[in-house]
Amino acid sequence: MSSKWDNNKNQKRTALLENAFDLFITKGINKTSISDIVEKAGVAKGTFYLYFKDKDDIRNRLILHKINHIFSEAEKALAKTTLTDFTERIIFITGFILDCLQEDTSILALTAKNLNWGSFKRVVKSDKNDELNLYDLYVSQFENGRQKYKNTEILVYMIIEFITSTCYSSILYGEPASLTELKPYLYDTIRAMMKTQEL
Amino acid sequence: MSSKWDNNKNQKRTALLENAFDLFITKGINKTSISDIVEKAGVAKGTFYLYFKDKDDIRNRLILHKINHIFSEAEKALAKTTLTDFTERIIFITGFILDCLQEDTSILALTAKNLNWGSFKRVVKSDKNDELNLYDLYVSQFENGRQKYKNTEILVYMIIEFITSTCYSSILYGEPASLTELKPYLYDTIRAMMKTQEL
Amino acid sequence: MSSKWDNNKNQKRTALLENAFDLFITKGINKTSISDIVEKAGVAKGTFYLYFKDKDDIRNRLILHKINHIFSEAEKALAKTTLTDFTERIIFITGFILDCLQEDTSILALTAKNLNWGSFKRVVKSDKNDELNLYDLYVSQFENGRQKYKNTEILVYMIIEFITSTCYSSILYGEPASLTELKPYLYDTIRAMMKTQEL
Amino acid sequence: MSSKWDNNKNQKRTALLENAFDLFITKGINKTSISDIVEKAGVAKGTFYLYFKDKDDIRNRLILHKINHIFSEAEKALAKTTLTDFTERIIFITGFILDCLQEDTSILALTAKNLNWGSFKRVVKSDKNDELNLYDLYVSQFENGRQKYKNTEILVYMIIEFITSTCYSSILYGEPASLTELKPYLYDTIRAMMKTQEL
DNA sequence: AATGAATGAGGGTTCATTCAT
DNA sequence: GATGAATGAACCCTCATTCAT
Repeated sequence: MSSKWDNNKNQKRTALLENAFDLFITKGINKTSISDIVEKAGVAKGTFYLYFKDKDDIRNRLILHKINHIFSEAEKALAKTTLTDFTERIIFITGFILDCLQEDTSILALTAKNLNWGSFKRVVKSDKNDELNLYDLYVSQFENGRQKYKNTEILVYMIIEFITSTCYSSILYGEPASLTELKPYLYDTIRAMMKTQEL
Repeated sequence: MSSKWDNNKNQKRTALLENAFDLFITKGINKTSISDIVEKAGVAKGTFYLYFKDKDDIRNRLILHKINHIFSEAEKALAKTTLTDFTERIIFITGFILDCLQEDTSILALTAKNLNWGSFKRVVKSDKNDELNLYDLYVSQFENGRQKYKNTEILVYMIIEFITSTCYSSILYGEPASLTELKPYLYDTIRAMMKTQEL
Repeated sequence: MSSKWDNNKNQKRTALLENAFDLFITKGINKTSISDIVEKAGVAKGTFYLYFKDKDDIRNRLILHKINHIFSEAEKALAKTTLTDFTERIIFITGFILDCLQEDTSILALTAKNLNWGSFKRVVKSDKNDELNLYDLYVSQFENGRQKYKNTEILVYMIIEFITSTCYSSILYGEPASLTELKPYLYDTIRAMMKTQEL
Repeated sequence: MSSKWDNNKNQKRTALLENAFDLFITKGINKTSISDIVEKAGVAKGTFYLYFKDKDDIRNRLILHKINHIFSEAEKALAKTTLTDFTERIIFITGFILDCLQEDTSILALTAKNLNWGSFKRVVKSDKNDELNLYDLYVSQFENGRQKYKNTEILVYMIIEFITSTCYSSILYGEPASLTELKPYLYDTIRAMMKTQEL
């Protein structure tokens, strides 16, 4: 799945991560036991504890990994466009992420409502920097743009929280509307948010 | 916290609800066992099952109760104002709710990220109409206003999700800013959202 | 169902017995709780203990009642025949009982393997003679016949055990043969048993 | 009680089996809890579930083991005799088994009334072939004899049911007669059964 | 006689964690 | 590093029984 995961030295770790992911999204996190994970991964019980502290630990690693993956893909996709208007670049990223989540809802199910500010701040902190902090890249990109805003961090925060919290119920349950129906409203709101905060 | 709960007939039920609430916000829901609850409430284990089906059941009753309480208080407070502009009435309700949550953060801790669309829809449905469905009142109020909007349900949905998700981290962790700092941005965003959807 | 059961004074007792019976044969004895019984019977929990000591008590009453009922019916049927040969009278009773069990397998399910010597001796002893001891009638009839046998009690014992134990699996599971297939063998065996013990 | 059980690899399993057996015949199966078993066996509760699915599982293993043991011993003893008459060989086996049960009544108490057709069929089937299916040997021996019978399976079935059901009350309670008194009658009946079915 | 809320010991079962190999 | 048998505390839940009304 990525550089650090699948090298030969960490076959067991990778097996544990991948099978834990499958089980988490299939049975739910609470119903998945460490026994389940090691059995599916084909390793011994004790081996789990060589790589992870406990179930929360492996869960956090998975969430972080998935989030970073999506952001990374979003950036790559953005680079291939010719968009110059900053607001439209943000809209593009938003749309890209929404489509990712729509396509692979397992990520939403895993992160529940945690695909938000808390995830970035807390997970990133606890990590031993074996993963890039793409969120910082995102913020910095924001600040590098020509247009300046009253408070960049709060603006980014509000956009992320707004998008992730509204898309959760829409994608998973189609409530109160499908993502397709919802999107125009989301984009309009983001534009309005940014416009309001322009300096 | 009062009328419905503490009549004499339901002393045990009340004791269970109150002590479950304390434990949920102190230790977290997952870490709280039914044994913990009955011990703290000073009743026998079997008694729990006379009043609640399982832990989820008591949790849902608590969340519902808290949500309805806040909405109810917000309406009462609104009635005492002289606000006529519809947007400002919504802002008032929002502010009132935010202040409630700020004052009693236990509610946020209890509902975690569940104080949102799903809660209203699901919790309200599962209840035996012993509580008013205040959410419907809220929507209907919206629709009774003079100003019309493109899609009222989506607008309400976006506002609620936006407010509850942004205030969570702010109130509980002061991240990325305190509620006081954040409020003006939130209000501006709500005004912009509503303006954008005016017909 | 019978004289002592359904008089007005014992409505509750009757309700408990009948509903316990239904539950025992539906869910099995072990899986039936006293709560189940009182709920189905529409009486309060404490009422159960006014009439029965515990679950074993009500179970024994039921078995006794059912056994006596069958024997009683068998005797009545025999009286209507013109059979004079003693062995054939015994065969007739046997056949009648087998047909009863075949028709209402619930009795077999209730008594499990207990429809045998043990039932008669033990249940009868514990009972407060509110039921006729039809088994004694059966033995006495045997002894009143013209033909004498080496040891009447042992002969009756062997016949009863033989019949009840062989029919159990046959009727309930059709193993190793259906009752229809099995009957001729059973009758031949009974005749042989009796012949062997003639004085 | 030996070969298969007590090798070093299965010390815990053996301890569980032996102590479960003791408790089953002392307190009865229903009154014996898994807690009782593990406590007496001196192992942790979870260990039980490493070796057995539940209480029924360990019970079935015990019954199977005991039944096979007795049949196996009976065959060995028969091989040492010079009996050639087939009926007398069957009588010998019967007598041997009765003496075993008389000597070790615990087996009867354990199997209750289940030492019968159902046991053979069901227990044997559920087992992972780590035990010989001695019942089949018994039937085949029957069929390999020179004398032919109308229906071998029914004949074997009737003999087994007859013997096990009659000896139960006799051995455990001496009712209606001691085994010594009863035996001649049983043997006569078996001889009569077989004679009746000869072709 | 009848009730049913309350009890609390005890049931079966799970599972994170350890540690000798 | 890797194992997996063993642990035992903790879990949820049941239910026979009591007793104040």
